[in-house]
Amino acid sequence: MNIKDVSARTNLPAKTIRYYEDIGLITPARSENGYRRFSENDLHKLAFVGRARHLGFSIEDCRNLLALWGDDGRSSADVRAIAQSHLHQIEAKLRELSEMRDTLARLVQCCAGDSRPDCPILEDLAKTHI
Amino acid sequence: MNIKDVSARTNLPAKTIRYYEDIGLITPARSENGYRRFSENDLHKLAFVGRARHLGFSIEDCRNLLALWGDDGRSSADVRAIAQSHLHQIEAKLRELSEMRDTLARLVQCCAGDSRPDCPILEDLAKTHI
DNA sequence: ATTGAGCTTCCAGTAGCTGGAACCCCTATA
DNA sequence: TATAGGGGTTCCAGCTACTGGAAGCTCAAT
Repeated sequence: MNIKDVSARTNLPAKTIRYYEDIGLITPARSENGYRRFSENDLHKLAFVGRARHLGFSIEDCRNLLALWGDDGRSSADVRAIAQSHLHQIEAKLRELSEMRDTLARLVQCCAGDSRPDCPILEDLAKTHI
Repeated sequence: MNIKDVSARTNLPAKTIRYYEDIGLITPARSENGYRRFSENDLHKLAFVGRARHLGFSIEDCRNLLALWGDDGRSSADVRAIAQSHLHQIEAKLRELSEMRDTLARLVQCCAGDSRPDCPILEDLAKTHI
C-alpha cells in the first residue's frame, strides 16, 4: 500500500508517517520505483502510535510501548509503569491548568471589558513580587 | 543592575532574559563594558511577562499585553479579549486532558501489573480502527 | 599576577511535526 | 506521442520557548 492510502486509513498525515520512519518507529519496505510499500504490520503500528499519541504519550513512550507490544515475553507491569507515569504527568498538568483557569476566569470576570483604560487583568499581571 | 540580580529578583533564568531581549520583549541598556544594565522598568516588564507566562499566555500574547500595558489609551476590552481567548484555549485543553486521564486511569486500573504478558493497555492501544 | 565568578556572543539542540521547493514516476487523454 | 495531473521522493527550513555549551572578555579579590 502506498503512503496516501495509509494516511487515509490511519488518519495520520503523510508527512507524519514519513517522519515516523525517519525516527525509526516503522521501517516500511520500498518498491522498485522507490515508493514506500506498507505492510499490514506497518499499518497496525501506525494506528497504535496514532492512538497512543492521541492519549498524550510522548514519542519515546510510544517507542517503548511498541517494543513491549512486539515482545511476547513482556510483563504487563512494564506497560503499566509507563502508563501510570504518564497518568501522573497528566494529572499534574490538569491541576496546573485548572489553577490557571480559575485565576484567569476571575480576572476576566472582574474586567469591565469596556473602553475604559483601567483593567484588573493588567493590574494583576503587573503585581510586583520582585 | 546586572543580569544575575535580575534573574534572582524575577525568578527567570539569565538565558531566558537574554532570549527575551533577542525577541524584543525588553531592550535593556548597556554599560561600557558591554554588560546589560537593567532599569526598574525592565524589571517590571520581566516580572509581568514571567507572571503572564506562568498563566500560560504565549510569548505573542505577552507582547500584546505588554503593549497594552504601556498604552494609557488602551481599552480594557482589548486585554479582556486576549485573556478570554486564552481562557477558552485552556478550557479546551482541560477537557481534552481529563478525557485522556479518564481513559488512562481506566486502563491502568484494569491492568494487573504483574508479570503476565497480557495487558489491557496494549490491547486497547492496538484496537484497530483502520 | 592569577584565579574564579560573571558577563558576552554564537551555534546547536530540544519535541513533533509542517510547509515548501525541486524533482521523479505513472496513467490517461487529445 | 506529447502532455497534464496526481501520485511519490528528498532535503531544507521553520515553528515554540527556551536550554546547553564553547570560546572569550571583564572584574574583584587575593
